[in-house]
Amino acid sequence: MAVVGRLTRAALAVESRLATTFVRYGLDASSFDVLATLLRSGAPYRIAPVELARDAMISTSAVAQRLNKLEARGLVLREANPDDGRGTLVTLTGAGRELVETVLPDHLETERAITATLSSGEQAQLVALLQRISTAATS
Amino acid sequence: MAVVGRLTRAALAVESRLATTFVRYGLDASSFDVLATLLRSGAPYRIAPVELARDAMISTSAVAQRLNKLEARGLVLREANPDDGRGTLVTLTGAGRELVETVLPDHLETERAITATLSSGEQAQLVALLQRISTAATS
DNA sequence: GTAGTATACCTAAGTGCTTAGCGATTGCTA
DNA sequence: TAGCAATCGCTAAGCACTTAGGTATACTAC
Repeated sequence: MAVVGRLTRAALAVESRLATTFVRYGLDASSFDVLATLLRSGAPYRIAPVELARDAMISTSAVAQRLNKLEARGLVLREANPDDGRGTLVTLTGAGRELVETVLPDHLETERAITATLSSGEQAQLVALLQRISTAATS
Repeated sequence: MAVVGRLTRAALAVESRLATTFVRYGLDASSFDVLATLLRSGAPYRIAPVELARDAMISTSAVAQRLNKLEARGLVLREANPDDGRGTLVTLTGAGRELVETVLPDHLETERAITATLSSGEQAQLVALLQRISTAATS
């Protein structure tokens, strides 16, 4: 029965560690998440807010608030969606792209440092076990 | 590199599932955590707030706010600590004990249902892997 | 004993999420 | 094509945490 406790503790420890990288660049995990999602989408680095919400598994309202801050800092840009009058498109600005491209390698290295404790076989095993736990919890 | 993502997803899924039990009894995970900690401490079900904070890995300020709500509902009681003029002792009331003893079996059954997806060997394996990840993230 | 530091508990203010609900546009359907 | 439901994005309000800081008591060093 220690499984659930261990799981939440581990997730907390990992998130806390990852956060230390973000603060070094004046970011937090939430903001980085948005920027990284835009970067991953490739040129022209432009996504609808509703897509960001789905990707991050948060409400569209939370996305709007994240975007307010990122836009105020000039890291993203909101434009009307020409194909959907209701919609908006969020674009990574040059400054935003530059920032996320600076942070990303550092972030990935931190992830690598954490996961490198396990062999690749153990990592695969862990992922498989977590997947089964997720499924069991969701169903 | 899917390890970190999987980990946070799994933790989120489990927490979300556990929450459904608590809301059925008008509680949330935080409140239940306090009550369960008091119950685990055994008779006379009395703990200092600072101990609750350590146990839950949150600030003493968060504990104070949790206690405000629980005390208002008559589930716990705050008394001065006779052995330490600075301190307070939190006691589970009869109503609080009754509630947590009602919720607990349901909660444990939910945990069992989730973890039963894995054999006991797999559970041990998962716990060991999570422990190593935690250590790697913390160090 | 007294001064200075550490500890316990609290409130206040700030943060980022949630749900509720609004205005606007789109898309389905009769 | 007119009407209605669904969707998109936002603000407002509520919630639980955080940090900052205040008050009171305990401990430690001299």
